[in-house]
Amino acid sequence: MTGQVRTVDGRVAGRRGQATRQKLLDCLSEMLSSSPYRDVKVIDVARKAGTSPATFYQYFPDVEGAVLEIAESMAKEGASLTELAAGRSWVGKAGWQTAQDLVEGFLTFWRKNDAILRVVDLGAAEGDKRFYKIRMKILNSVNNSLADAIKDLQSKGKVDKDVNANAVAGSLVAMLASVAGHQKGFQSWGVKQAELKPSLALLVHLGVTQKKPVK
Amino acid sequence: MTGQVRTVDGRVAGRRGQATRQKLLDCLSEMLSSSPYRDVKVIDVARKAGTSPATFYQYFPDVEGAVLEIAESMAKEGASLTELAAGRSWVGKAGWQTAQDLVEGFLTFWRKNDAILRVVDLGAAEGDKRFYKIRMKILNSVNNSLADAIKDLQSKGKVDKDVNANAVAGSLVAMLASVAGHQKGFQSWGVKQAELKPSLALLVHLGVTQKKPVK
DNA sequence: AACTTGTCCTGTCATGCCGTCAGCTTACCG
DNA sequence: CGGTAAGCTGACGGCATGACAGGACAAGTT
Repeated sequence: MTGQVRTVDGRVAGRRGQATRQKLLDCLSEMLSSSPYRDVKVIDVARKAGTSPATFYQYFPDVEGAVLEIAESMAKEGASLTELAAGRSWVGKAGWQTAQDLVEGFLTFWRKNDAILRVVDLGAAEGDKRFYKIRMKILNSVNNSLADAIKDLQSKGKVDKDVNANAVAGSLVAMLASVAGHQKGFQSWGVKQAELKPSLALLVHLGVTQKKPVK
Repeated sequence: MTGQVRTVDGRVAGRRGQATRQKLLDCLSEMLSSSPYRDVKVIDVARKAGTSPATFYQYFPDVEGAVLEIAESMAKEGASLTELAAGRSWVGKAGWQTAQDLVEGFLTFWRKNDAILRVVDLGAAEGDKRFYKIRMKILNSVNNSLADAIKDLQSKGKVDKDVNANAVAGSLVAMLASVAGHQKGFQSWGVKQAELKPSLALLVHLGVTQKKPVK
């Protein structure tokens, strides 16, 4: 179902074209890591890719369009985040391990894609539905798993019925995403990387189970 | 200590000049709410303010410079957020009230300044120390108060000693900021505004006290 | 009222990026 | 080898940027 890759004017991209296209995406991705989103210019991306601006516009309507492309492929990769929370136990020592693994996996993923995720975050916050949808796609996998875990605990009477599973799960995921995006920021609060993870895991565990973890 | 307002070329701004300057800031602020940061152009701001681009450049080095100005004044206003958490009780019903008030105040402040806060967030995430500093200034007030509360509970033996107060407080504040910035986003998860606040309050309470709130 | 002084604003200009098109080159295929 | 479609770029009008010099203006002075 992955329709053929097409240029802006409707031609089908061949082997060479796809390579160029990919190169442009790679270079854009790199630029996003090294300079502010606002200052990323088409001409710079093209130069870096050893081609001309006109070529860029053959494959993408504008910078935003290309960014969406990158984000989309990242979102696919991010689907694997589901495994971090789906079908795991939240009881006893296993529960603490689940929380830790979730935090670890989440932070790793976020750090690996931080440049593009920043832009996605901004686009979503600005109300752009396309970015918004991508952000959802990534967070949804984790969010749904967490919400399911909470609902499960509720049905067993271990968590209060009046807790809104979706809202709590969503807030926890937002916390993970935000902290991941400002990891450097915590250093100025005198909080080191290594201390951050257990704290996040603690909060996740508390949020899901309403109990202190058994370590 | 608030040195005189100066133009880029060093002149002191008089009454009229300050008015123009302020008008430019207001218009920029408005533009940030209605269009993506990346697309805000000096010429549009100037037109909206009924003046010329050249005038803009007399008061600000560039768009970013003006944004910093706006952010700075917002940060001052944000200092009042301290009151939301400082010197409050975290025990019993009062504790639940504290958590609720904190969430309410935080979300209100964020919503009122969402446009500029988005940009500050982006700047900070991109590693710009100036934005970073402003973000800190706003969050610090809340963060320190929460951290103090946790430390206080620790000294009374109500919270485990191995909890890193700063890290937990920072994570909670990051959660609040993130959720506030993506309030609309939660609607797609089928979570309504009204349900969000109690969930956040619950998480804050759990994080600070490690106990379920007494309602 | 004319003059002076310092603030304030804008017209204008060189520069550089944007986004598009026509047209050239390259690859593939019968 | 000729046809066809893909791939790329030079060039161009349009617009934003950022700098400057000089004109407009307000307020005080003589």
